[in-house]
Amino acid sequence: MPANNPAIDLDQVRRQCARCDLRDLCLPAGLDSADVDRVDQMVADRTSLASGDTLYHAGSPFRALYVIKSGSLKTQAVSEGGELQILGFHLPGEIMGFDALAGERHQCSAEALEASSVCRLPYAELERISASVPGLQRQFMRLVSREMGDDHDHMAMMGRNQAIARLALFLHSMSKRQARLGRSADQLTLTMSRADLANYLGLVLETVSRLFGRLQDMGVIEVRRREVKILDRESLKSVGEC
Amino acid sequence: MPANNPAIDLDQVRRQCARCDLRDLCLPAGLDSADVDRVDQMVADRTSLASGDTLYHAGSPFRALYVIKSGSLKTQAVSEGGELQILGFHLPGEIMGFDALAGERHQCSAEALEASSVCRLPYAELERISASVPGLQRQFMRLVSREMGDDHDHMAMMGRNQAIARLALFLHSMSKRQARLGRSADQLTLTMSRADLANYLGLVLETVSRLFGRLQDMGVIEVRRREVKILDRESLKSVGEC
DNA sequence: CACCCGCTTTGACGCGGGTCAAATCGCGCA
DNA sequence: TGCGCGATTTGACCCGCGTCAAAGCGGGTG
Repeated sequence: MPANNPAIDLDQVRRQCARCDLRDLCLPAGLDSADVDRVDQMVADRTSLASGDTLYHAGSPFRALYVIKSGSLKTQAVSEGGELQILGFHLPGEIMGFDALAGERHQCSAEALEASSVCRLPYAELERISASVPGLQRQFMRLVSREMGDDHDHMAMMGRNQAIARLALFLHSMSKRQARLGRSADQLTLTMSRADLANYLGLVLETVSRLFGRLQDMGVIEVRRREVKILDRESLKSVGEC
Repeated sequence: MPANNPAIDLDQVRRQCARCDLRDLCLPAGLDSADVDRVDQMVADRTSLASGDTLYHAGSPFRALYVIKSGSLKTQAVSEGGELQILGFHLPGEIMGFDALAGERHQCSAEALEASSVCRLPYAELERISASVPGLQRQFMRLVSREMGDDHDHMAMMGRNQAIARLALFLHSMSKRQARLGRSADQLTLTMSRADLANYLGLVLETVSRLFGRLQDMGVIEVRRREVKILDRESLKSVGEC
């Protein structure tokens, strides 16, 4: 174990990409080691957030994108009528803040659902470097495109009018995203409250709670508070199909 | 009026950006005239689509993005269970095909709702040119970010559980998008069927039909088939707030 | 250990919107 | 002009989910 030298620790913090577990999912994916170093130098800092901390607020000026290193966050927007809508739940390796690009200001707020850490990417730097590192440009686009794909999944889920189908689709999708991170696909730990989940699904929290119970009675899942075990993936998929 | 010379016509087709009505909304926005010419040369072709024609299919390999020049299109995806979900309706100046970037293949299909034309942008060219034209890169990001913002609006709408609020929000949003194009904000010509609209809103077509009637009875709009006139914007907004 | 408070579950009830059915409209085509 | 068929409207019925209310549960704090 190295001596507890702050200077060395700081240096480690600034050379993490090459050793980060997420390097194959994150911006450095597919880059050679020299380019990974350039990305590493671009990362302004790696911030820790406590549960409930806000990464950025809707309306605040846009300066940087963020890649989630650990933990999970939710994004939410307030409509003109004052209604809150949760837009998404975000896991490690995902990029956040992109919707702010069109208008110079963040369009939604991002809040940590648990202790989390993110890598901050000042956008001016990202633009500059990606002009000279073609692979970075491409990987960046991939991440953004994946965000868009996740949004489309969300819409498809909201389009199902059977409430239980929405919950099943949500669980299935979370399971896939967990697996993408190399975690167990069958044992989920939900980090959002029932109220958050209900809002995300376009339901009320009582309905979500009842549906968890019903899926459990059907033998499809096992629920204990925020721990969910998927017992029968095939049934889960078929419930998702209405 | 010039002689009907095909060679000159073809040349005009290839130098359209500078004279296009949409140049301030589209990729050339903010570029100087030399850079606009480079964008112009990048446009592979400008394709005409008849109503019902498909621009690209889900699953087909991704090669190009498209900017809508005139008309309107819908994008739709088929979920694992075979359920169709309409993801969006797209108007001139909007960019399409972006969600394909993550996986090399289109994730959804795009179909013309009326006679339409699009500018095809081979992605390889776009990548190459945007590395040397910083303003293009920035404007491209803006367009993509705007698409994402539209998706978020869609989700917020689907989250409202009152059906009439969804329809009101949809009409309001279409009105704003029409206005962005310099068209009348109060006189909408919907190009999608009631079935498409219902699917998009997460409702059934009978409900949509009834709600049009109800908004008309309330004096908020005037409907005649696909022609909608907004009579009372304030009421429309308040209905959208549930 | 006991209290408190937020989160979650469970129950009862009513209505909004889905489902099924049929009529009407209106455009395209002969 | 008349026919045919898809698109849209309208009606009747009823079930799923939202609403209101109250009880459990569990974790944090003094």
